[in-house]
Amino acid sequence: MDRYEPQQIEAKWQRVWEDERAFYVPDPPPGEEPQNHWYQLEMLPYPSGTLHMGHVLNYTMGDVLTHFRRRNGWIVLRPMGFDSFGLPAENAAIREGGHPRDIVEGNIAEIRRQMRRLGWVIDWDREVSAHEPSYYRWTQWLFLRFFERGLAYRKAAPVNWCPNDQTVVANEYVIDGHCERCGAKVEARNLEQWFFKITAYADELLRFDLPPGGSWPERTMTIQRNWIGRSEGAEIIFRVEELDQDIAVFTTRPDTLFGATFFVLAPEHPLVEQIGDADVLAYARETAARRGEERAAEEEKTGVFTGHYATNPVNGARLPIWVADYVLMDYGTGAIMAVPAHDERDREFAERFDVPIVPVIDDDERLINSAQFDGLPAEEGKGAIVEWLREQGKGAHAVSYRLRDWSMSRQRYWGCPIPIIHCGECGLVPVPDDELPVLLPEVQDYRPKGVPPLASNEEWLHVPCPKCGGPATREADTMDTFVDSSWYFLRYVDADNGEAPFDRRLVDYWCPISHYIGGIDHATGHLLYSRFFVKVLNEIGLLGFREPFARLFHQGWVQMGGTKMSKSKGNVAGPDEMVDGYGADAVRLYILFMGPADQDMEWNDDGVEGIVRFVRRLWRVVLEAAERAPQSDPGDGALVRKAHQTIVRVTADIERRLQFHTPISAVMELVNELAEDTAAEGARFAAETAVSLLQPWAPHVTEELWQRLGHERLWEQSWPVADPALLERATFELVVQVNGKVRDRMEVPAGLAEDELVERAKASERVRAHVDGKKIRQTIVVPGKLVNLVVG
RNA sequence: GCCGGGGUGGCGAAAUUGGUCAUACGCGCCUGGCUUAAAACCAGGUGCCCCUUCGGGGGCGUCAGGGUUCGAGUCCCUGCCCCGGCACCA
Repeated sequence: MDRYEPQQIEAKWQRVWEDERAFYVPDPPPGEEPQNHWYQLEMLPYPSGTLHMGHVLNYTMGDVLTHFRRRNGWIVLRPMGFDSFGLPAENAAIREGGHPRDIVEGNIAEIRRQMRRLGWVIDWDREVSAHEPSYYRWTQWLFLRFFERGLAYRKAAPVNWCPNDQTVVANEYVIDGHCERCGAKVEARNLEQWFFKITAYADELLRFDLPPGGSWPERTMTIQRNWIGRSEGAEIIFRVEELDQDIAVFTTRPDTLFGATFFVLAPEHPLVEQIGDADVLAYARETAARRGEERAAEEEKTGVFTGHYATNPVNGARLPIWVADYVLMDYGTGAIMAVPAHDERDREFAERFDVPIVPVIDDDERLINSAQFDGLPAEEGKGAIVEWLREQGKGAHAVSYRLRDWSMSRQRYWGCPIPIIHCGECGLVPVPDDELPVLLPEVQDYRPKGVPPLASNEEWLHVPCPKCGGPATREADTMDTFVDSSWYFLRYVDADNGEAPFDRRLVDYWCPISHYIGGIDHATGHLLYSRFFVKVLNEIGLLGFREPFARLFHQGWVQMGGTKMSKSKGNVAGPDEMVDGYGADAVRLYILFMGPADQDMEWNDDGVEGIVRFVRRLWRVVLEAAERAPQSDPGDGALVRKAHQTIVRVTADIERRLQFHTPISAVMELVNELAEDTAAEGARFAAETAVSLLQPWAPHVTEELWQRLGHERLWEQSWPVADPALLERATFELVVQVNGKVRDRMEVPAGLAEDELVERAKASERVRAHVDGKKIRQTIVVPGKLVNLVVG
């Protein structure tokens, strides 16, 4: 018998699949659209390095599901691409020296090789990379559609500045006040930047109108909902008589309006400039500048009185106007009414600065000190006071969100150029569609300097205005790489289209994505941005759905030394040595066998020997059975029944429960049982079943064994189906309990009447030892399982 | 503080609607076989405690403490611990 030689077998079958183009998926011809299609996708890799075991987990899961679906009769699209623009790639290039394009393209070639070596099913005809002009041309084209609708706009606003990466960073990728990419502490800066108006979709993003059959982890929806942070309340107008001005505040507690005893402006509030004296202005400037700094939660609030007063619309009370650091300019209106009796922060401030505190809600949650509203339950009071304000023209019901618009321009080189021209006469002028793409210019020194590197290429920068022909300059910021990844899954469907980003018919056929796998770290970033994009593209008429991802699954982190593997942390284990040593099948099996796929795992290769042993045992036992067991009716012996049970377990675990490790255990059990006697009745059937069931996990060795069992093209065979008749047992093991404790077990025929079961139970000597001399108070019978005698 | 997810052998972990002495499968460990030897491979054993005439018998065990139930890893309550996310958002 041959030895198991994974390198040889794997190379052989990979060549066959490539030669046959076994996993390339044709698009449906117009008018003929089969129903059972499936779009399997995992988040695309950054080619800032090569693959590590985290990627191996992610893509192997997708691969198992792809094989499983295919063999269940589905047409499965499973493309791949590279998120090759942006900070990760550029920082890698700076680290390693060289041009980002060279680094990225070198890594892409290497990753493709790694992916082929692992035997993953990928339709390479649809590959896209964000940095290729054929792709980013359409990123720019889409940007212009957003711009036309006012959904991409420029404004000065407080933004997060990463001093290390020398660029603005989106809120979504500032973690604990630090840049998600490089870990540096971010600073607050007031800069003019490009934004996408994602806030216009806040309410819809809060709803998850998933396509039929869709499901998202509750956890992820909660994270997005918290991030969007919808608060319901009221906007209330306060009058500043001496300035003849109105200032609006947002509050979620209009019921406490009578308890407002002071009024606070954020340091950045425009009114501060008007009313502040020198001291106030100095305080405001200093505090605004300190914004980005990390502040301990227990740090004391600061503030300064402006000398002016605002009038409470509900009772005419004159409230001193303060400027304080605890009010944020970019939430609500940047001004608050302070109710120290019922707000912890206001109370802390009031106590520190000796401002009066007036309670307006009693222990019974009813309004007090609130004139005509006294006695109302607080909840009713909210509505009543808002209604009164509305009648007086002093306020209205309002909703506020924590979500901010998506800051998407970057002062960096390696990104998609923003197709806009700045003209002194005409303002912001879009580059005409037929002049796209605006190619990323070559620059001498692309490293970040705080000013956009693109601007250093003078020849590129200066262009005539497309509108008036006068002198103008190009926008020199580039796009956040998350713009690229907000629509890549649509481009896969129609990757070569030179006329449009994609064909609507094809996108509507394949999408929404049936099953998306990726890290939960993108819950408030990529996964939110992509939903926003799809909603906008739907409104433009480019596609016919409003949610991109039907089913979502998050794989756990593969960690090393307690932290997530990543190139920048240097704790990376790559698949290459493992594949060299054990073969791709063993690596695939091992990474999935390590534990539940949605749970974090600590990488170690201690247990890989066990998997290798298993694959070798499978090899030996199957070949033995192929030799010894006759090709005949498998019969209905124990081994055949075990095989049918295994079909049920593997199928249910992978299909319904998305468990990748327990099916491996199930097949191990079957192989162990087969190993006991490879000439037993049904041994050949058991061997074939084990090989067939394991194919999605270990496609090479199973294909080879399938061939040696005298068959062909396992990857195209339909998935095994269990015979219900062979799952039913003629007899079963009856468990007999006395007072809930198991006292005996006996093999009895299936289908006995309940009283017959009880009779047999009582006849047992071991049971009688615990029952005799006592009264049986109750008898519980679970048909097909057990009898429980309750004695007292 | 708020929200979410968890605590099962030495380790990774199983246990389809509460029902087969909980711990499948694998790792590790122990014993034996093969071998000059080692590795590899193969066979057997492996929760804790007590009793045993060596056939086996009994008790306790899923973070802790209560509860529901004939029966709880699974359901309910209280507490402890761990992991992740958010956090001056009015």
